[in-house]
Amino acid sequence: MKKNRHLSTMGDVARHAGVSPATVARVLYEPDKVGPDKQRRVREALKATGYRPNAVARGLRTKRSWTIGLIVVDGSLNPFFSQLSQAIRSEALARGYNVLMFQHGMKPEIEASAVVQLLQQRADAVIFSYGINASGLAPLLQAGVPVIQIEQEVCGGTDAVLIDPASGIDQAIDHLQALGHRRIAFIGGAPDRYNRARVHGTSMEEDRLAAFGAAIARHGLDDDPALIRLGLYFPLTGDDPASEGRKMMRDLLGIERRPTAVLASSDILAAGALQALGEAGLSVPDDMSLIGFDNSIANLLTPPLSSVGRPLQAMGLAAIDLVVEAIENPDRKVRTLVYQTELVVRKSTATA
Amino acid sequence: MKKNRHLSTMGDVARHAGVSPATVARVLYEPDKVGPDKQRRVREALKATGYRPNAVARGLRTKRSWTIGLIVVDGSLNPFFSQLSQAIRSEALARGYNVLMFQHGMKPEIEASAVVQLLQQRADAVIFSYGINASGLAPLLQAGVPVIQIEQEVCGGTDAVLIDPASGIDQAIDHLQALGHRRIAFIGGAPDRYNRARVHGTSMEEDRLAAFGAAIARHGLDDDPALIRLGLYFPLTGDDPASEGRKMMRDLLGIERRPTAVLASSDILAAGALQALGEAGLSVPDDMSLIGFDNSIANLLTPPLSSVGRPLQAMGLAAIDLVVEAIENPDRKVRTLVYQTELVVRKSTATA
DNA sequence: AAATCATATGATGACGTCACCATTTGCAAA
DNA sequence: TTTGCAAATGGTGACGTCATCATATGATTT
Repeated sequence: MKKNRHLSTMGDVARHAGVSPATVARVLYEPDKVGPDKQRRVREALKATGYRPNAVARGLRTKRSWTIGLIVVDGSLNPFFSQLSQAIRSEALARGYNVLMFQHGMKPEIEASAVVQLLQQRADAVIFSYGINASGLAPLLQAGVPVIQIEQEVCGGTDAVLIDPASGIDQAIDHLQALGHRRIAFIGGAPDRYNRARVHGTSMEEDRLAAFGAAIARHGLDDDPALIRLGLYFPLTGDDPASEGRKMMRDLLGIERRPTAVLASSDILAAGALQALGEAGLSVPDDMSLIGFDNSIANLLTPPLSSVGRPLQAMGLAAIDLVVEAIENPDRKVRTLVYQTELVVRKSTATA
Repeated sequence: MKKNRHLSTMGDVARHAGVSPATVARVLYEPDKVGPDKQRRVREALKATGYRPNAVARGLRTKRSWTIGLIVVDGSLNPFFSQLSQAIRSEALARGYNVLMFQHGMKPEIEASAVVQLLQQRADAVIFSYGINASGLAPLLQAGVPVIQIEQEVCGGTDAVLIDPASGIDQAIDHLQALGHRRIAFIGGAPDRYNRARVHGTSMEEDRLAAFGAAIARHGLDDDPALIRLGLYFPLTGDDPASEGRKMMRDLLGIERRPTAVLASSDILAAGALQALGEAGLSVPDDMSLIGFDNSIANLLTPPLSSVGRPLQAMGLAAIDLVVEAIENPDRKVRTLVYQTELVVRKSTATA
């Protein structure tokens, strides 16, 4: 049996219905402009031939590919990105857009090739999450492709959906302070390992650390440099955040005046910290309180981890809103939206 | 400043270089057929105009979209899918293909719309992972689009990259038996909640349970129905696998003759089980040995979990190999590849 | 009956690329 | 010199769709 390698075209449908291709197009897009019997005949022909509009030809003619690019660091290992991309994909789909996703793993050449690829595919817009530097985006901006930065602002002049880590971190420190903790440690990633080339704003890790410092100062809690540990890690680059977290926690257990609580800048880091505590025979939350960030795998750990969450669904929706705005009205002013973070309390914190 | 909304075309390049568009195309695709000075002039023009081939027009002309569809259940919450999709995406990119990813969350209507979308986009091939039933694939097969099923075989007649859970589960039971365990429990998902409509083969959960049963029988270990617990859950459908796992473990702790070891059919389930054990004041591995499946978040748990892993990278690569084969040689015979699973031993098992 | 007009439908061409065919040029072979 | 042939380049049209313009039809108006 030979395969039927042919998807019918408008012409096929038109022939089948005994009308012109133009009439078929009208039935699909301006049905009130077609008389009732041709209408019926065309609809029958559409069914009979199993017609599916050729999005490629349509894209050529209309100069709209109905494709959105999504460039992230790491779409798989980091739950944050995979949940965000999931939100973006489903929102995009709901509005008729397809999503082409790329992950660059902090390698500039891969980032650049993703941009080229999206340019060639004539993507209608690009959502850019946590990129390396501003110059990577230049070809898109130059070609007039709307860019929406999400989570982190690498360069100015584009739409952006940003996160304010401070709100959730404030809540976390408030919470710990209310439980009587005075020595609170912070474990996070190094601020500038991948951000030396950045030209705008501050990095994600810098923001979190700054928010932590501010909250500590505000409550007059112990402000001891020994309580701040920054590891070098990034997913997809061969680093292993969990073992970094474990190491940093081990270090903290060794210092002179131990902290009674720890804030981690990601859930994965916190998972490593939990392992170190377990190995040391310490119990969470009885011997040490622990709060994560991301609310990604927090509820899978033992004990279920209190964690600072980000409204990923809302951010995905907002990003697609901006995408649609920017496509439909290219000359509008760009917008920046800021979303707040929020502490989700579970079972990893107790009185000091 | 007005935006430059124009990406140059071959015509632009040709005009700039003072040659015909055909010559530009030759410089790009058959450089040896062009004389040296035109060659040079065209290359200069390519740079000067920042030419990027229009993939849309090219797709129309050549009937190759260089796009592969990827349909999965859940691209975000389930680490298995997100890691697999990551492997597929990077392999595809390396061969010049883009990947359009869809997640249907076990909802047939979303699955169907993904298929329609891919048909319209004229995807060159579709990789289908863990689908609902065979009929969803029919439109693709009918249109002659190569389909590669991955992980689970929903229907026959297509290429497939499958998994043999038995090899890893055998190793897991061997391992536990060697440690002196005789009462080993199994916690997993219900075999047929979403698989009633399946027409071919057996479900993922069925396979794992069967492999467990066979291994138990082979070693003559306790074959007690009370040791087998099947919960109803599936990601993205509102179910929460972790709390199912916790519940099943709690049940197991309550039965007359407790098991000394538990095999979970996923790491997430195992994470829930760990929580139940923690709440009961029991230690892993001292009071109970635990082995997961997927090797996804196993190394993030406390203690790091022994888990049966699947070669996701290899599977992704194999899937893309089959895709390319099928596209380049449409009339070839379909192939089925089977990959083995393997136990990764960490710290969650000890002598009974 | 002629003029006007709205409605319904058909015809045409362009989007950008690339496969194919046509033409030109230069040079070697007869 | 003529013929033949390869190399280099240009011209043309089709992929499928859709915007635009052109035409036909019939109804309404004067």
